Amino acid sequence: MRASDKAYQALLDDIVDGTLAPGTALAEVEQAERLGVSRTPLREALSQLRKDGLIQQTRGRGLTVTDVSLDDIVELYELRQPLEQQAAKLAANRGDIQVFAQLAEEFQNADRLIEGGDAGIKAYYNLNERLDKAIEEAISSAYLVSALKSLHLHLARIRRLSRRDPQRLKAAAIETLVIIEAIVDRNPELAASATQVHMQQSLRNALEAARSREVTQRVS
Amino acid sequence: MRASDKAYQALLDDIVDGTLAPGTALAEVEQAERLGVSRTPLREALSQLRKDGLIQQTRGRGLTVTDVSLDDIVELYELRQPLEQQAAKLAANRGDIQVFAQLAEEFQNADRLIEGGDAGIKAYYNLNERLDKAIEEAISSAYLVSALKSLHLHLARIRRLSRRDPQRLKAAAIETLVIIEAIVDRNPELAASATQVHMQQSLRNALEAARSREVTQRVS
DNA sequence: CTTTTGATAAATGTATACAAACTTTGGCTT
DNA sequence: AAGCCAAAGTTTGTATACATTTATCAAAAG
Repeated sequence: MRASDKAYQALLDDIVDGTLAPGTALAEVEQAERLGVSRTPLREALSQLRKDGLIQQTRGRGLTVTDVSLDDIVELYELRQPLEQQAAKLAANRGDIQVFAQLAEEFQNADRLIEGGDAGIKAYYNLNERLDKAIEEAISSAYLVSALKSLHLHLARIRRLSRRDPQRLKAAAIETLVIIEAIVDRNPELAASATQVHMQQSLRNALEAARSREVTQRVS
Repeated sequence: MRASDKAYQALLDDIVDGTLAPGTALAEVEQAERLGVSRTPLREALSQLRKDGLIQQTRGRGLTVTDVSLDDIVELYELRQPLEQQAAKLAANRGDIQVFAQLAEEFQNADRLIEGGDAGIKAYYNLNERLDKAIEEAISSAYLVSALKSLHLHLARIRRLSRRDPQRLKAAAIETLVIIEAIVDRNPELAASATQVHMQQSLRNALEAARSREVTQRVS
C-alpha cells in the first residue's frame, strides 16, 4: 500500500469518526509525523480530502476539518434525495433480484439485530453497507456511483451525531425494506417514492438529533 | 497562482478540448516539462484529475486520459438528470427572480446568437455558462453545487463530440427558456419537468452525434 | 494607548535526489 | 524455435532540502 493511500485512509477515518473534530487545524509536518509518512504523500492525501470536501483551506489557519452545521445537513440531503432516488430507480430496473430478495429477508430480521446490543447494531450497519454496495453494483453507472460514494462519506460523518436511537433505527429498517421490495418487484416508481419517504424521515431525525446535541453541548 | 493549480488547469483544458485525446498516456516527466513545472506540483494536478474521473490508472501503462464511450454518455445522463432536475427545483424555490428574468430575455434572442457565426455561438455558450452560474448561486447547497461542477466537466467533454448543429442549439434554447420561465414563476414542479424534457432531448442528440461521429471516424 | 510597520519565525509550495517497482529486452536453456 | 529468467533501464513513489509566502510579535510613532 502506498504511503499516500495509507495517509488518506487514516485521515479519512479520523475525520469520519470524529477523532479529528470539525475545525481542527491540520499542519503538514505534525500530521506527517503522526502518521509516519513524509510530507509529500501526506500532501497528496490532504489534497484528496480537500476534493472530498472534508477539509478546507481557511485563510490564515491553513487546512482545517470542515464543519457540519445544521444547514449542512439540510444541504446534504438536497443532494442525497435526488441521488438515492435515482439509484433506487436504476436498481429496480437492473438489479439482481436474487441479491435484493436475500437482503429483504435480512432486513425483515433487522429488529433482532437492533435490539442485540453493540454487536447487533454493528451487524445492522454492516447490513446497510451491503445494501449500498448491492445498489451500486446494480447501477453500473460509474458517475452516479462515484457521486453516491462521496455522499456516503459525508453521511457517515453526520450519522455519528444521530447514532443509536433504536426506535428510529427500527423505523428506518422498515422504510428500507419497502425500497428493497420495490426493487425486487422491478417497480422503479415505487422504489423512488419509498426512497423519498425514507429520505424525508431520515432528514427529520438527523436534524432533531443534531439540535438536541447542540443543546446538550451548550449545557455541558 | 500555484504551479500545481496552473498544471491542473492546463491539463484540464487540454483534456476537455481534446488536445489530450482519450487513451493518451501521461508520463510525469514528459508532462512536467511540457507545462514548465516540476514533478511535485504536476503529480498533485494528476491526482486531482484522477479524482475528477478524467484520467485513470491503467495497469502497466501508468495514467491515461479516460475514454468517453456511448455507454459513458448514457451513464453520465443517469447522473445529470436527477442533479439538474433538483437544481432547477431549488432555483425555482430560491432563485433571484430578477436575475432569471434577465436570462430569460437573453434566451429569447438566442436564435440571433446561434445564427451569428463563431462569435455568436461563443456568446451563446457564454450565456449558458451564466445560466449555470446563476443556478449554482440560487441553490446555495455546497454539496449539490460541487456535484454539478463535476458533472459539467464531463459534459463539456461530450459537447465537443456533438458541437454546432444550429437546429439542435435552437431547440435547446427553447427548452432552456421554458426552464428559466418556470424558475421566474417560482414553479418548481414545472421547472423539474421542463428539465427532464431538456435532458431527454439533449441525451438523444448527444447519442446521435456520437454515433455519426463514430461512423465518420471509421470511414476516414 | 492604539495602530502600523518591520523583522523573525513558521508554515506551505516547489524542486530535486533517492528508492523501489515494473517493463522490456537480451541471452540462455530446454 | 520458443519460453523463461535475469538484468538493465524507465517510471513511479517517497524523502528531504530549498524557496517563498504568511503570520505573529515587538517596537516605534502618532
